[in-house]
Amino acid sequence: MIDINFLRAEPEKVRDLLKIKNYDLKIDLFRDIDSERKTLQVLVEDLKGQKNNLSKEFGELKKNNQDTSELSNQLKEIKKRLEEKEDSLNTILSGLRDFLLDIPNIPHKDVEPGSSEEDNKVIRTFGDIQKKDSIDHLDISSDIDIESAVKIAGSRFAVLNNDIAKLHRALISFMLDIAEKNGYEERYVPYIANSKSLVGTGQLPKFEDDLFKVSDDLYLIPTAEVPLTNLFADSLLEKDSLPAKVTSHTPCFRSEAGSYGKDTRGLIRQHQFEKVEIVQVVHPEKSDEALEDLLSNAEEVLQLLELPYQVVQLCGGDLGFSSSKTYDIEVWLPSQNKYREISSCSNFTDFQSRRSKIRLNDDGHKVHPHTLNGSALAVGRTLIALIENLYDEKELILIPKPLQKYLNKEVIKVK
RNA sequence: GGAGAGUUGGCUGAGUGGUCGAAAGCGCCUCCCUGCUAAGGAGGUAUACGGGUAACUGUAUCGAGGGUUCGAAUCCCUCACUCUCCGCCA
Repeated sequence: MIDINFLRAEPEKVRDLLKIKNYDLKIDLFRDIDSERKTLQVLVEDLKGQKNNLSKEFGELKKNNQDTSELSNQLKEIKKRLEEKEDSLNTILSGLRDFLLDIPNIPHKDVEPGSSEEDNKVIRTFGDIQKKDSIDHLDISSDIDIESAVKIAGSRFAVLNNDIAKLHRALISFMLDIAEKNGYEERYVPYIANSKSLVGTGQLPKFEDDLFKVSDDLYLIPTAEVPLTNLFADSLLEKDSLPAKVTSHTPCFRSEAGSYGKDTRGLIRQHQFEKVEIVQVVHPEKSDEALEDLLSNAEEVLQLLELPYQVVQLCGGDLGFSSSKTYDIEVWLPSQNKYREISSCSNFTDFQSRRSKIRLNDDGHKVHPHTLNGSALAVGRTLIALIENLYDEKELILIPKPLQKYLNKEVIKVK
């Protein structure tokens, strides 16, 4: 949620800043709602004040055994008006809330305009692209079993067998250990979250269609960002507890509504996938450097695995709803002959902390700290990248040295 | 699933219909005293949202939501959560 006071003070500025994100802020609508809110709020609070005062008088009269009938009538009158006006106020307030919850985060000053992925800027690359046009992971290993998954749950799921399942599991431990080495505390968290948490991190109310709903108010998490960030919800953090750095491995569940026909083959886009997420909560002045730090933590995983990748900075049009600045890490996939997203590292500034009521005691001033997160990394896509990049074209996948001890193997035989 | 107890400010914890935004303690801040990493004394110290240039001031908040009442932290109902016991269970 953006700061309503900023919006009140400089609506044109906010509107212009959001244009870069292709969001059309309705300033006039906001002004109308907010001024009606103000009128009604002043009126309602005044009526309540009158009611409180008269009730006190009423008590006095009662105590002295005096006649209360006149006061009683006045009170009835006020209560009637109050009820009406309060209803109107509540309607306005919930409208205002909906309006505010719909507004995306303001992009960072570094963010450049652009309408889509095409306009993202490559920041750096790592490693050499060794192979092109090779066969894809499904053709390399028959231990990725899509058909069985279809039988169990339908499309966009997978069953992994034997060494591929173990490699998948090894990657998770490997990534968690790197995160721990980099100062993130490990957490085991719920894989289901309530709507309040999802509103806090920004998935709701706008993107309900992307989620799997399991009951009235509960959803499968689309990312560990939700539980990890909400660990801090409704709390007042002390300055010396920052930066707070946490990590978790979780499955992630995404309905992938609207992506029909996209990435239908293989593990690239699944309803369920594993991810190791890293989250930081930092002092507002430290989030720029924290994002670079977090990004480097994610890159480290790919470097150790010797997988070629590039880092891109997202342009305004490609930036997520809650993010002010995002770097994507894209790993090279030989079968697709291109780089594909394997991590997304974002600075959410105070957007999430305002929604989740995360506060920081900054020398007596209560401020909203900044939250950041990134994948380090998406496990399924890392698995694909490993298989495709490290397949020796014979029947072996060559396991990178740092990963070997997690697997107790130097190579995996395939087919 | 059954029975009971609870949920109060940054923390601990009192408060069973108005004088309660709420005792007391802890913590924190300011000052005083003390020449020494201590002790003591005085005062201050919730949050959110409004109105006002400001001093200041209004409203709301005692788990959440409803109800009773002129008036609710306090009474009633529903729900959530915590704890204890029983049952069940990985």
